[in-house]
Amino acid sequence: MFILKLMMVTLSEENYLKAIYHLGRLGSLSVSTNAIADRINAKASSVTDMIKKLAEKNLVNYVKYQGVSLTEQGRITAATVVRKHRLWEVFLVEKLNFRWDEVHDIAEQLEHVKSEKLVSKLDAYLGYPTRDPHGDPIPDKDGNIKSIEKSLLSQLRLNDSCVCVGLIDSSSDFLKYLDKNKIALGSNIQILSKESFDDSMTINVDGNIINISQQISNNLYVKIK
Amino acid sequence: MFILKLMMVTLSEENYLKAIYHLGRLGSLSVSTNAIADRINAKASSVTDMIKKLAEKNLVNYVKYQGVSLTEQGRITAATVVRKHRLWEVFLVEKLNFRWDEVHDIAEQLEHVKSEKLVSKLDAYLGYPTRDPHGDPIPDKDGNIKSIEKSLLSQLRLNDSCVCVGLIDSSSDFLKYLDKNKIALGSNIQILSKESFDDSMTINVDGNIINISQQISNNLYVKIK
DNA sequence: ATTAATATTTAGACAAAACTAAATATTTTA
DNA sequence: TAAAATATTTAGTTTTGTCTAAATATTAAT
Ligand SMILES: [Mn+2]
Ligand SMILES: [Mn+2]
Ligand SMILES: [Mn+2]
Ligand SMILES: [Mn+2]
Repeated sequence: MFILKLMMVTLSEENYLKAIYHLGRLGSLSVSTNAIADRINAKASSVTDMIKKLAEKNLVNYVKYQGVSLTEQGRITAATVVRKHRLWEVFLVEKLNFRWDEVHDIAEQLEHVKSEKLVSKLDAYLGYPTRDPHGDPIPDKDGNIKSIEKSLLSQLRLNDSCVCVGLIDSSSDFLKYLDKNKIALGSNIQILSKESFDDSMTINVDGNIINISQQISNNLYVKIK
Repeated sequence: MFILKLMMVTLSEENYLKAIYHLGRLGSLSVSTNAIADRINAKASSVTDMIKKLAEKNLVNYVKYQGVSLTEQGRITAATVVRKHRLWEVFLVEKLNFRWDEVHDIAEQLEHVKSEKLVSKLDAYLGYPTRDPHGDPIPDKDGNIKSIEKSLLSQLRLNDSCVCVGLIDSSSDFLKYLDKNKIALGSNIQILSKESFDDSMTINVDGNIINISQQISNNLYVKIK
């Protein structure tokens, strides 16, 4: 008979796994100690300590001085936390009428609540959403995400038409900027002019003509029509 | 100008305050070290340590060897945690369709999520409930509860009629027993016979005739009609 | 190819929250 | 009222997660 030793993952360990998950998603397979430290607001030495513990638990692959990557088990654990984070964000916005710039910090707490049944009931209650309020994909039960085709708004050409589908930066400041300029997920955008000097552009967003800097267009994911 | 130093209360501290709150509510004003230790599944020495810390923070009144009681600040902090616990239990039962015997452990986690706005929005979303799924009162924003008049079913006399309004024991086992016997909050109950030997009684619950032991009638709060 | 700069790890310390074992105080019982 | 029993506190450890400072390794620059 098998003894199923189910591993306890602490809140802190979950946060490290999540950081490695997000960093690995953008950059290379191997994530650096400093990158984790920056993201998690900890010192590099603390990161090294934690990485060793995670390696001991077979949640990460770790070679001294060579960075760290998630094992399959670590990837699933991290994705499950991300799944919970994003489901709770949907709940907060859709059901409790929070604004999209208010939900992240609360979701950072809710994502650590442990109950598989809670997650699956919440998922059902929300109608099995696939995207969170910021356009980020919600991993499924097995930790898999289905990515959609998208480009950065800054990459489009004059007169191209597109729909806003996601953001790179989801900081409160950026979200408030978007609110102020009436740019939201689902907004229809057409590029009316591009300034080659500073790469700013004039766009038509759902009928409103506005000018946006390159920092903005570099942080908006769109789907070309 | 005033410097408002807002106190950070840890998860562990919240649990101790809650234990003292519940114990003080039933028994005397002063709660014993051992009673807390029992309730919280810790050793008495750990309780002493924590009590000292809480006294330092002005959350409890503590005199060595004489037990502990909540200060006004401690009472409000504890009541706020209880409020959150019970609101989340309502959410889990009313919105996510959990059974009343499944929600306690999840609420034990959710009660520690820190966000005043979340609590007030959740409260509104649930329609400002005053009782949780087990009939326990939900403290308001200021930590006050309005108690209703109620008696123990075991205290009633032959032929008395009443409505079930609450429970003393909310353990999963007891809740499942009640489910099996179709006893729920709001059930109409009439006492058909009482056995003086063992204090068991035959009752009519919403049309079903059943026999219950004294342990059961001692754990059911009712409102006499 | 050295040196300088940067990144990472090690060593040692600390705070929080728990524990065990021993000491002390309070309460009960005879 | 003096033991005996019980309750509470103290002293000393442990684990987890963090930190600073110092040592070491890697990478970049001359
Ligand atoms: Mn978020
Ligand atoms: Mn998000
Ligand atoms: Mn409960
Ligand atoms: Mn309850």
